[in-house]
Amino acid sequence: MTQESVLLASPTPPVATFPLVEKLRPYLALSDAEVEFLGDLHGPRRKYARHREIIVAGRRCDHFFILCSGIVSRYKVLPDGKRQILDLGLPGDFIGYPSCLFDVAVNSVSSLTDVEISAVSFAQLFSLFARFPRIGAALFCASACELAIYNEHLVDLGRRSAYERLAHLILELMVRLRVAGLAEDLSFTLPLTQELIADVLGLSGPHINRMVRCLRDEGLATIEGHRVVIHDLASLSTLAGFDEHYLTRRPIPGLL
Amino acid sequence: MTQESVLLASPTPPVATFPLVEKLRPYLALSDAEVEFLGDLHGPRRKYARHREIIVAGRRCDHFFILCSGIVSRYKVLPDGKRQILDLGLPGDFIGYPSCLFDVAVNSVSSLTDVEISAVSFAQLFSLFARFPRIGAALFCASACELAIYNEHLVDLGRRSAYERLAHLILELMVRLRVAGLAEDLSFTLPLTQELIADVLGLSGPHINRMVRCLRDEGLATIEGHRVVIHDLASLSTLAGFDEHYLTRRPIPGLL
DNA sequence: CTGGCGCATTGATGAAGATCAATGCCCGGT
DNA sequence: ACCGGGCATTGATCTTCATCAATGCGCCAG
Repeated sequence: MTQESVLLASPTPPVATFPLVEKLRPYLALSDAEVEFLGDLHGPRRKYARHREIIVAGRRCDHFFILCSGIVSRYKVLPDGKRQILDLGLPGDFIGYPSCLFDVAVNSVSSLTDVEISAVSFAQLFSLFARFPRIGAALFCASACELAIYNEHLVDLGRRSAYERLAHLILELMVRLRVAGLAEDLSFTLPLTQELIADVLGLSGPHINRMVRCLRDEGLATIEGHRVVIHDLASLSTLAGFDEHYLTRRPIPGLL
Repeated sequence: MTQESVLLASPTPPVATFPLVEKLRPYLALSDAEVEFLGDLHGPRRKYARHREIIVAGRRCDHFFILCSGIVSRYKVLPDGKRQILDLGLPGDFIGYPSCLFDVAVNSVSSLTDVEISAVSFAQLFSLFARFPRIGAALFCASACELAIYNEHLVDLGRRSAYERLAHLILELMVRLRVAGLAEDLSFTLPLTQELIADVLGLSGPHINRMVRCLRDEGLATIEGHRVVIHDLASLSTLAGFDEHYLTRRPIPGLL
């Protein structure tokens, strides 16, 4: 393949530069052509400093983006100013999905850290389904995973106590950050203030503070500054009712 | 096409019998071949009476299903018995998504009414992406819509009061049932007890009862038995902060 | 060195909603 | 007509968490 030799000839960027490749790999064995295509899909990169609005709910969003580095939050703000964070986006996650498929963005996205994102044009995105159907199928699976995460968040907000919610959040982020290569074994950096954690969990800032203290007093975990350390994984998991299986991707049968 | 003539020769079932066709139509103009394929996709139908478990969280789920008629609830039950309903499935919606893509179902699904579902084998589902890439793209968009609905549910549970939640639920269901042809202008049948509404909204049964009374006293809407009637759409929408645009599908650019 | 700002921390109070328990109603079965 | 079960309804009490307000700490900019 001539293309392949070109890739080999040029100073190949580290794989982690195309996090979407890593994201889809668990679903199917990617051919060289597919890997190359996914690399090309990562269009020109834009950088945003932390705390910038990347997508604004209610405004047109005509691009689909891939988050290449950094962390973002997807959220909605109600007329009375209350905010609900829906999810955190990690490298490899999509930005502008689902918003770009509506007339107008259905939620907002902001950078929590400095971030790099790659734009994907609609033309590229939809040509993908015709040219690389296996990748199309993998995207379908990837959005299924996203759905599973949202499901769990609904259980958090609807039926878990504040204490359980916090424990669950810590564990979910531990696993997801680990997959993204952003967490050590039992600790990670979480670019959220207590106020923002409250907005993830549907609670108030001061109450988060009390729950954080409680976790520390019980010896389960500590959150100091933006550093989270898990001290007693087993107890924390029991408390949260955490079962990480909703976060584990598996190969698509018949697509290897 | 021989297939087409066969279809024409046999007593063609009414279009509504293949609700997936109707579900995807807003996204793209379907060719005859695509419509035919989608019809074939609806495999053998199974019927379930009301209040049957169709998928059980934690058990293997090796099929993807299309809900042809009736209404189902997707939910999770916590170890302590608390239940959170994640969403209601209406005709045309998927069942077993995302569960069938994991080792083991990530949530349960039960019938709320008598239902009919069509099984889709993995082979069919994934061959779809290669054979009908436009349909693959449409599925991708359909799951985006699902995601948008879940987003709104998260806002409900996280940041809206009980009263607002109930109002929002009524309005969302009104729009979605209308799309499915299951609602009149300002009223519909809702196969949920107050207890189940509570499980949708993350509240307790008795509290739902109070909120229902409140809606009636304020002249906004009544829920009697399984009949919901909206009396003051404008006030109800204002109260709920309802903006139906997250429920409206639009054609995929470049896929017509 | 020194404000000042953002954030964590803490306490006091209040409101929203859970829980528990009782009662009543409707409807289907016998 | 008579039960019985499921559900709606209601009230009393209690918990959880929000809200409000104050204080403190650490860090960055001048």
